Amino acid sequence: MNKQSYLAAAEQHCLHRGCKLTALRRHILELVLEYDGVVKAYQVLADLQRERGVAAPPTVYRALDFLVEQGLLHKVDALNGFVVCSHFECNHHGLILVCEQCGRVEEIDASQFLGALKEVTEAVGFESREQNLLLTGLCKACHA
Amino acid sequence: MNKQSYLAAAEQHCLHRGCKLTALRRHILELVLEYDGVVKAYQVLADLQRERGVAAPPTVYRALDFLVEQGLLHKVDALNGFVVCSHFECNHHGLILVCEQCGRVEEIDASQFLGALKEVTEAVGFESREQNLLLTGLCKACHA
DNA sequence: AGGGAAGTGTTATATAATAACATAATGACT
DNA sequence: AGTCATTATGTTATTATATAACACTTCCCT
Repeated sequence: MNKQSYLAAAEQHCLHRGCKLTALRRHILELVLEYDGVVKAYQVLADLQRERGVAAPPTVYRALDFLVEQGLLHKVDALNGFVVCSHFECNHHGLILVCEQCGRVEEIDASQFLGALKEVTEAVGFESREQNLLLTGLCKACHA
Repeated sequence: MNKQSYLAAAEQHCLHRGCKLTALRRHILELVLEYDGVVKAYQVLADLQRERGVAAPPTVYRALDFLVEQGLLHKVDALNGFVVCSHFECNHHGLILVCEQCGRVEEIDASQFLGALKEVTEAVGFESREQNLLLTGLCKACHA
């Protein structure tokens, strides 16, 4: 999926969810898309400043938070960063793989093992709501 | 396991691994043990300052990092905090459950589903090294 | 005792995130 | 079109989190 169709799909996705991908939000999503893997909020902020002159942290954080809320981005807490979600359509439950060497980020669908996970958590009476699953290691290219 | 025997075991654990649980590190571990769930570095710092007069962030962070490295604590990135690992002996692979309501943290052994997880990651050629698995939701008591 | 390694102290600063309030744009309704 | 509530954005300041860099000490080995 190229960037233009991704953005169009993202826009539709927001509409379906009853909110809007405004110009600013779209712009910030585009800035994130420029990167391959994880992006930091302040990188995006710097990019935005380069393009618009001024911009303050809340501008960026608000947009990023919105995009996360809509499932268009994932927050990668372990790295204080954000990454594009490539399959926001499906009610995805992703597992994020971060390569320590090249920094690349891969998001894989984890539905296979989420069943097993649910069993384990339910066994202790825990009702899961949000997930934050991340692995670091070496990607295919880097450990080959 | 009470605190005294935990500390003794922790000390042994470090020795076996060829390093030392110094007075400072032990002290900071004790401070973390005072809390039920997740503790922030600056909380520990404040506690330390209350007891010793002065203390600076690096003092705390270095000790916390050491304790994480030895497996005595886990870093909970999603909350910028640290939590005691209750089973540092076994080569544990934990899954951390954080209750949104009461703030309690539970660490469960996830070896059951790590097999499934390994299958999934290996399928894409990723060689995992470190894990960062966290779920938020409601604990048994809070959703009952 | 000498000397390297590990640990700790100290100061300053970098990085990440949010609070609080002001202003502007949007859209629903009359 | 006009008014009004809602949502979005701008702006300033501050809080929270974490690390760099260098000095000093302690420990242990020979």
